[in-house]
Amino acid sequence: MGNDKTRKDTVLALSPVPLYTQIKGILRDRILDGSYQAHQQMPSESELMASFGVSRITVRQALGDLQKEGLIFKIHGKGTYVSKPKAFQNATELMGFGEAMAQMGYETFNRLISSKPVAPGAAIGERLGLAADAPVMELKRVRYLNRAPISLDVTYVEKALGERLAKEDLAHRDIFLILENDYGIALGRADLQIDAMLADRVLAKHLEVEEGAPVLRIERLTYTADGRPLDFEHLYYRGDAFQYRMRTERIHPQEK
Amino acid sequence: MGNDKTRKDTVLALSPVPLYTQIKGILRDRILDGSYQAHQQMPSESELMASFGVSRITVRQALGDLQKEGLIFKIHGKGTYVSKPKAFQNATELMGFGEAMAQMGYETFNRLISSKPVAPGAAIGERLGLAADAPVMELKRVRYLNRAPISLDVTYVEKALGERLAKEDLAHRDIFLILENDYGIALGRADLQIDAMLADRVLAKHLEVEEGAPVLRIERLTYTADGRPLDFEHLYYRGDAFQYRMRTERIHPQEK
DNA sequence: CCTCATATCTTGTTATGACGAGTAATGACA
DNA sequence: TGTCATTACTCGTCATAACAAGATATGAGG
Repeated sequence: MGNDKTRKDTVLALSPVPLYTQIKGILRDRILDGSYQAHQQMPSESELMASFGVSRITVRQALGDLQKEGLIFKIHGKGTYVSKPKAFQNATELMGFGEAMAQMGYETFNRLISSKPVAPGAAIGERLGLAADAPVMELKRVRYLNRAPISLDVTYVEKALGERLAKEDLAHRDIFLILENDYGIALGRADLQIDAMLADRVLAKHLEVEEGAPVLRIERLTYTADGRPLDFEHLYYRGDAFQYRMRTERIHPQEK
Repeated sequence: MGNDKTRKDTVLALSPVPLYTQIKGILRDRILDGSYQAHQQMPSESELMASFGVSRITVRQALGDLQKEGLIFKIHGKGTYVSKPKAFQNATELMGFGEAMAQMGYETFNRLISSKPVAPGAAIGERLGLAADAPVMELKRVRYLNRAPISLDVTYVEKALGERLAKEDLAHRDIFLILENDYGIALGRADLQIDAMLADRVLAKHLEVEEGAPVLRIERLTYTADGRPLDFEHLYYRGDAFQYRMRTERIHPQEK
C-alpha cells in the first residue's frame, strides 16, 4: 500500500535553499520516520517529479545525495530502495570527539594538560606544510566521557593559530567547532592512520589504566576545505572503552 | 565543432563505457602524471566542454566524481583545482587485504587454519540477518606479508556459501574477489568497528608475537550491493606491523 | 507447458538552454 | 585616492528532451 501518486508536496522555488536540498530533506524524514519502509518501496523518479512538481534532474540530485548518505540504493532497471541498516549512518563523517558524542547524547568534558610552543620534528612540520624551522603549538588534552578518561589528544597547529586556540574554552568545545564557527575556517577532509600500541607510564596515568593496557592510536591530519593541512593530531584511545566506527564503500571495477 | 584553443581530445560516443567515465579517466591520468599541477590549474567547465566536445552536464558528472575521489576540489565562482595530497588516495575504498597490498606492490599469502560450520552466537546470526538457529561457516585464516604473519581473519558467512568458499584457493585469493569475479556477487558497503586489545595465547601463537602484545581488532560487516549483509569478519592485526589508513570528509552544516 | 519476442516499466546517460550566485578585475565617479 | 557599479568570468541549480539499457510482465507461437 502507501501508493500515493496523487499526493502533492510543496517545495518553495524562491527559497534560499535549493529545491533538491528541500526534497532530500523531505525524503530523508520519510525514511527515518518509517513512512518509507526498509528494503523496498520508494516512488520512482517520475512519480517524485510529479508529486514535487520538479524536473527529473532535480529529483536525481536529491536521490543521488541520499544514496551517498547511505539511506537508499538504486538498482538499474528496477527502482530505488530504502537501505535497512540505520545502525551507524554517516560514520565516515569527520567529527570532533565531543561533536560525535553529543550526537549520541553523551556529555563530554576536556582537561587541558599543557599548551606550549615546540620545535616540531621534521615529520610534523612537513605534514603541516610548514618550513622546517617554523614553530608550532602543541596542545595536550584529556577527554572525559561520564567522568572517565577516554582519550589523550595531542594537537599540533601553526603557532599563531595555536596561541589563539589556547585562549578558548577548550574544556567544553571541540577545536573543530571553534575553527569553523568562531574563526570561519572551513574544514575539508582528514587523513587517518590507526594502529594499536601499549600504554606507557605517561599514557597510563592520564587514561587511568594499567601500564601495558591496549591503546588505539590514531594519527589525524585535517585539511581546510581548500586543501591546506591545518591540524595534526595524535589521539590515544583506551582500547577497553572506545570503538572507532566507520563505513566504507566498494568501488566497482570499471575503467581503472 | 571545429574548436581547439589549446587541445582537442577524442572520446568515443559509441563506446560501451559512458562519456563521463572516459573523461574522468583522462583527467585523472593528467592529474596523476602531473600534467595538471597541484593546487591550481584545471580548465574551466566550458573549456572542457569545448576540448572534449561534450555538454556541460557530462563534464560536471566527470568532475563531480573526481571530487568525490578527492583528486580535485571546487570553489564557487573561482574554479576547479587539483588537490595536492596524493599520499593515500581512495583509502575509504572497501578492499580485501590482499587486494590492498597488491595495489601497493606487496605479495601476500594466506594460510587456512580451519573451516567448519558453527552454531552462531546470537550476535553473529543477527548481524548476518539469518534465523537464530541457521548454521554459519567459520573460516579462519592467517595472512602473511613478506613471510611474516600480519593478521588473523575469522570470517562468518551463511553455510552454503561458506562451504563453497572453502573449496576455493583461499591461499592466494581474497574472498572479496572470489565473490565478485567468480560468483558474480556485487559488494556494496561495509561497516567497521575498530578497537585495540591484547594478544591472548592463541592469537599470540598465530601472529608470532608475545602474549600481551598490542593487537588492532576490526569487526567488518560487508553488504552486497543491494544491501543484504553477506560477510562478517573479525580481523586481528599485529599492532606493530600494520596501520589502517583512511580518509574522512567534513560534512558542512546545511539543513541538517 | 515452455520459449521467446514485445511492450512497458525502471534507472542511466547526454544534449541544450537558462538563470542564479560567488569572485575578481575594470573603470567611472566622488 | 578611495569607493562603488559594471562586467566578465567562474561554478551551482533547474527545466525540457531524448535515447540507452536493465528488469519484468505479457502474450504469441512452438
